[in-house]
Amino acid sequence: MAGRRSAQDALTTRDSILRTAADIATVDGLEGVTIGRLATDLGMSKSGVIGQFGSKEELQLATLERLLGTFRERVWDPVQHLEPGLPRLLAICESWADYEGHPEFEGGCGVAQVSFEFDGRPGRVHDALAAALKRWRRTLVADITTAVEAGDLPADTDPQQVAFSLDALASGMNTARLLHGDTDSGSWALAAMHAVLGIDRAPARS
Amino acid sequence: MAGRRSAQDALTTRDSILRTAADIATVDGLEGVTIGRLATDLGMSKSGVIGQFGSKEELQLATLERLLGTFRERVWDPVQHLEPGLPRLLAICESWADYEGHPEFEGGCGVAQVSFEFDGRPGRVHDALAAALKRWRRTLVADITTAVEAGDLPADTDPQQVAFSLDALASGMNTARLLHGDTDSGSWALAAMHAVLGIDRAPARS
DNA sequence: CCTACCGATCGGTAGG
DNA sequence: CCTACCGATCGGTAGG
Repeated sequence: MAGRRSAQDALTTRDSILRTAADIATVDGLEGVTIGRLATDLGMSKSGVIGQFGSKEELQLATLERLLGTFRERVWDPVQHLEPGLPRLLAICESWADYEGHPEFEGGCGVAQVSFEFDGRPGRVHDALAAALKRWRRTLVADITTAVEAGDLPADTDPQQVAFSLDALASGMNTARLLHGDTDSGSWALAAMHAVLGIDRAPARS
Repeated sequence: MAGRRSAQDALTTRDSILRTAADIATVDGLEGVTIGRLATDLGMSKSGVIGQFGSKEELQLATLERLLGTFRERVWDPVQHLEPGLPRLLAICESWADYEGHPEFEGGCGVAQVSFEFDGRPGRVHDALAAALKRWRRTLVADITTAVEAGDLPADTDPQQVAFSLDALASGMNTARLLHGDTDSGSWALAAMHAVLGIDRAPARS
């Protein structure tokens, strides 16, 4: 059983490492993902863990990719096919709020977690994160702009300002849930998103 | 010069340690505040650093108190005397946005940073943080409720929802500035705060 | 507040 | 992917 494994096995190993790493990162951050801890949790040797990636930084980058992939699967993929503009934008808000409210990982959305961890640090993790978030913001700005042009949002809407606000409100759900125990943060964030979009609240269902 | 110092000197030393610790924490988090790093930065011995606090956890708690104190000085103290309700609430939004836009520390607001770092972890730092943020949220909810009762905010306002939203928008400025290079995040956040309060935007000054 | 030290853990390598 | 290591750093203590 010992010794080198096939490329297929290596892929499975890599995947299980990254799944564990992602889980750890959402609670303790990407710096909390230590090689020794992964080895212990997975019943592997340290060299077996790091050998898959080469260095801690590569491991962090791969873990970040994993977190970004999960975000995309849960928030973007389900609504991507919808009509650009307000329809898709509203669907994004819903899937986003739903994701943060029912997170895949223990510590919530890893992207929000890592954003705060690496926003002020130099290095490749920071750069990869910034690039991914810039792409996401461009996506938001595009749909907001389309919605304004279609007359579905107020003409004086500032797309950058709205995109920033949606992002901030989504990120805040993490902390609200874990620090205040707020179970309603999903609907709170969604309501606030509608407010910054300049859309009337849905009628009360009581 | 060597040997024990007076109680006064010890206070000065403690203060300089905490100032450096607070600066580090806003960039690298409270876990990045290591005893060895503080000793090097301050030209002290490790035992000289930790001797002031007893343990890393006490050092983290003291650093958190420092960050909370700065937040209070910059956001709450300048507006505390104002009339409770909408007047003070709007002033809070402005000092809050101004603080996050012109932060005292390199990495921005330490409270937001530590919130994300410790929201999912157990321990005394988490508990102290949660207690302080709950107090802050109660302050916000009180002024929101007063404003609603005075008829200055819509009658169907949900104070908890609005308090959550203000918090999220303020926290988001950190990441926007450091990750996207947004220099307008202060005015963006303020505009979004007004939106979630259900207040019309100020007329454009162009 | 210093020197000198402790065991534990960090990221990482050699060699198989 | 393992064993066996490496130097560096971690939090912390003894003793002055």
